[in-house]
Amino acid sequence: MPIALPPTCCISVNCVVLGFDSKKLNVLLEQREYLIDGKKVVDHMLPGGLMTDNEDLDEAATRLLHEKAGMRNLKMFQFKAYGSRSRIKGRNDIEWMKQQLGVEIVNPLTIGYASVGKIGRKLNLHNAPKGISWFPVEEALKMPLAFDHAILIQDAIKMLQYSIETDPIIVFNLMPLKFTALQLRTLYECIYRKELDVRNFKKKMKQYEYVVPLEEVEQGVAHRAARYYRFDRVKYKKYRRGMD
Amino acid sequence: MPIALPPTCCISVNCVVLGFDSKKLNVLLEQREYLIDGKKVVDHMLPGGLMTDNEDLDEAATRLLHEKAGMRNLKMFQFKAYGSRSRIKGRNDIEWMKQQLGVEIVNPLTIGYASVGKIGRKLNLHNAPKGISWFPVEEALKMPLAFDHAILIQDAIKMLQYSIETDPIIVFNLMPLKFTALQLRTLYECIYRKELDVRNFKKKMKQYEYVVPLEEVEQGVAHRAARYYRFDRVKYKKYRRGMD
DNA sequence: ACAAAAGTGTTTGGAGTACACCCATGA
DNA sequence: TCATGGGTGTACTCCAAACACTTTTGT
Repeated sequence: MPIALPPTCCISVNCVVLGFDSKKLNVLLEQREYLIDGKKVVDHMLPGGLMTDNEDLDEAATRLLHEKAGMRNLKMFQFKAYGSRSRIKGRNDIEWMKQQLGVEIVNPLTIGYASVGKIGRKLNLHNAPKGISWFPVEEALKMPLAFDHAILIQDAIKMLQYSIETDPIIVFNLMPLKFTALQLRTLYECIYRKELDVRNFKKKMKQYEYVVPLEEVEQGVAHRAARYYRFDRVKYKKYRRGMD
Repeated sequence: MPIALPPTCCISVNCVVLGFDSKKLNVLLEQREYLIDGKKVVDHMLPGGLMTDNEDLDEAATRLLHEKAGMRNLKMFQFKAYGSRSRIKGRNDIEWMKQQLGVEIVNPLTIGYASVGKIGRKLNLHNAPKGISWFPVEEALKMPLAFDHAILIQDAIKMLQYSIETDPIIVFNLMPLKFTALQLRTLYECIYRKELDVRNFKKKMKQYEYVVPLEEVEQGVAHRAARYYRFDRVKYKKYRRGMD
């Protein structure tokens, strides 16, 4: 009988969960606490953990997101593998690994997974363990993060930009059921990190028949009320089929 | 002292080496031999192997390409991680793993790396072990390949298409020092897997100042001689800087 | 009245695409 | 003389980008 190799236990998965709150893009971070020379240090990391044996990569991502952030039923997609020793940024990461995992991992291989959604129903912190919270992406990138997690966040956003171009279904999940043109434009501005022209954006919206205008308008705003829109999944599918 | 985790020994790396021979795109495959019920079976796989402990992912890819195909100094880029149990395609893969590696790997995680170049100086089989050879991509995809290697090949080509759009430097490496418009067009047709209009392609070439026409023309061809062109790396860098 | 955001069209330039004929060369 | 590939220009369409004023509503 062949001898089984050690399990795939030194592969980790990290999740970049991007949540939109109708104003800006946020990323989910977990607080990390450890001791350096007896002094408590606190910083942040992406939720994630080690893969177990006999587990698909995709399954591991789903499981870890549930364990670490209390979230279920989120579609995640893999965007990149990271496997350079230079991922370890100084003593902080080394000490944390020793204290948290009880091990020294020489070469920390991680697979980056991303998920995006609107903060609210599915994407909330109700079941999240202590220490998990949202941070605006801009802020998060300036904070001291574990390992190369800042790079993971940037890569995940790049991937998001790319996948929106090939299939904008993702924005469905980032918008509430009804939304204004401003909200939708704000989302695109967050994702592309640049301002978009109001009129050109509206023109674009009109082209897409699956973005349907409603009669309903905003209530109680201190300016002219904006029209609401909704996504029509049936029309979207028809539209997509028409592309082949 | 913390206990070291088992080494990262169940992670494999597979290399999709794409070589252009001025006519078509080829992929490097390794012959795989094993026994099924005492009968010898031969099929093909992408060169690759297991990562060792204390090794960067990128290093592993470079090392494996050297060990398995005798090639050095090739730039490789990672394109995707594959980690589903369904990668294993029936008994063939299971038997091969047992006989070749002496182990049963429950969940074969592999990281796909790609490299592209022109077949010739750097990219040749002079130092390649027996069983390594080039196959036209079209043929390779129809052959029985190990695991999900056909998918890896397709993904690598997709990645190639994408990276050429963002940075066409790759085509520099696929062309000889001097080349005709036909050769360059043929390359693009291979990569995009469709025919391109001659005149429109020429028009495009003229736009790119870093593709410089030479006075020299082909010799001894049975038709009007084609002009040669070359890539100018300095102009290319200038051109790229102008894009920001 | 004023502050704040909504709503609305036109123009321009560049890029992609489709398309057909004559030219030079060696066999 | 013929077969082979080289070389060349125009017209149309589509898309992206730039750009300014009037309307509605609550305070």
